[in-house]
Amino acid sequence: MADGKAGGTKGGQALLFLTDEQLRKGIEAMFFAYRGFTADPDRILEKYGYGRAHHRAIHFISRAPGTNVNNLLGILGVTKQSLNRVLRALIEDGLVESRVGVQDKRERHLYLSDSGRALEAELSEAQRARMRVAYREAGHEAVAGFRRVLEAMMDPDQAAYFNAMATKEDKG
Amino acid sequence: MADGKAGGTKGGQALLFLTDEQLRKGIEAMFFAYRGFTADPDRILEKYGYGRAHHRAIHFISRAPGTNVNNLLGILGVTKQSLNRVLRALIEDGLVESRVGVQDKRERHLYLSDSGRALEAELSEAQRARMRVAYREAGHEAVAGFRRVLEAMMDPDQAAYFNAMATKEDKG
DNA sequence: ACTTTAAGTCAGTGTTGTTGACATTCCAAG
DNA sequence: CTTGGAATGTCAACAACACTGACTTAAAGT
Repeated sequence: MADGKAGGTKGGQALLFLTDEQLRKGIEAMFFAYRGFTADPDRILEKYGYGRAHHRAIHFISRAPGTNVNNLLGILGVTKQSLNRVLRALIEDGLVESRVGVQDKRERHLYLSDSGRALEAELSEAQRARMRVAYREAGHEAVAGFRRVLEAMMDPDQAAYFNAMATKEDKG
Repeated sequence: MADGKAGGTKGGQALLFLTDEQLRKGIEAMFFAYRGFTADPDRILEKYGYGRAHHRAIHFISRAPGTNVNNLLGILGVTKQSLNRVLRALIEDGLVESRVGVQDKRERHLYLSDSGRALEAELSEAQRARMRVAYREAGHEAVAGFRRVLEAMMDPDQAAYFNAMATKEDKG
């Protein structure tokens, strides 16, 4: 029956009876929530003629300034050619700076310019606002559970990236 | 400061201090988790030459057999032209049946065929399997919190759809 | 009869992903 | 030092899928 041991009895969960209906409900919740999650940034990006791909690039460059293209490829999980188109647009528009590496001149290190930081702030604030409201509505314990389930849903290597970026102040 | 009143003290949450870093972490968790969430179905769909759009159509037709096109448009949030392309392929391949309405002959009611149900089962089981593992790892209370945050993150009309479809056995 | 609604179609466009070919740089073996 | 392979990034062409806009067909509703 594959449910012999329902986890290590970590929290207070006894068995966890999960009907297909409950699981399906979780699947649909992810679908609808993700749409809400991207709705606000999408509206902002449209004003500037950008798409979600640009947002992702901006987000992770902001998160790890000076990162190189290869690194970003690993995080974003797209092909280098696909990322390049996005990056080229952002560089041409002056939102991102690409500096040739000092030690290894093959590498390009990526930074946000002032205007890049401005857009990042606008996007980020919209998304954080929604997240903040959702967190407040759901409550403190719900937030912890939310994070725990999401992390368990990631592929292992994605989870590794996720946790690698945690080592700042979060960590708890 | 905008944080004067931290919600209506609904559950047991006292204040909820949310740093930007914590919110950002939640944003990234959504990003990585959603990728994991879609990874398994994507692999299956590729075998049949379908994409995520086909999956979504199949899912909601399975969920509400006999639904009409307009209804599906509302749920999926895409244009009629976009859905039509997908639907046409599924009908031609014999996965979906389109029956003219009895009361209103303008409407087309959509049903999965046997082979449609088979693919739905394959996709659904892959996704449920991941969800099941994540739920087990995270624990019972985490699941409740997960669901609560996701629901609070939806746009109101999306949440309405979501809850309208809940009225079967879930409801708790 | 006239208007509205449901569904489907045709044409054009844009974003985002893909593969393939290519340039540059580094590094290590000869 | 030179040469060849590996790594990094760029350019070009193509496919999938979403969007807008204009239109057709059929069936209701008034």
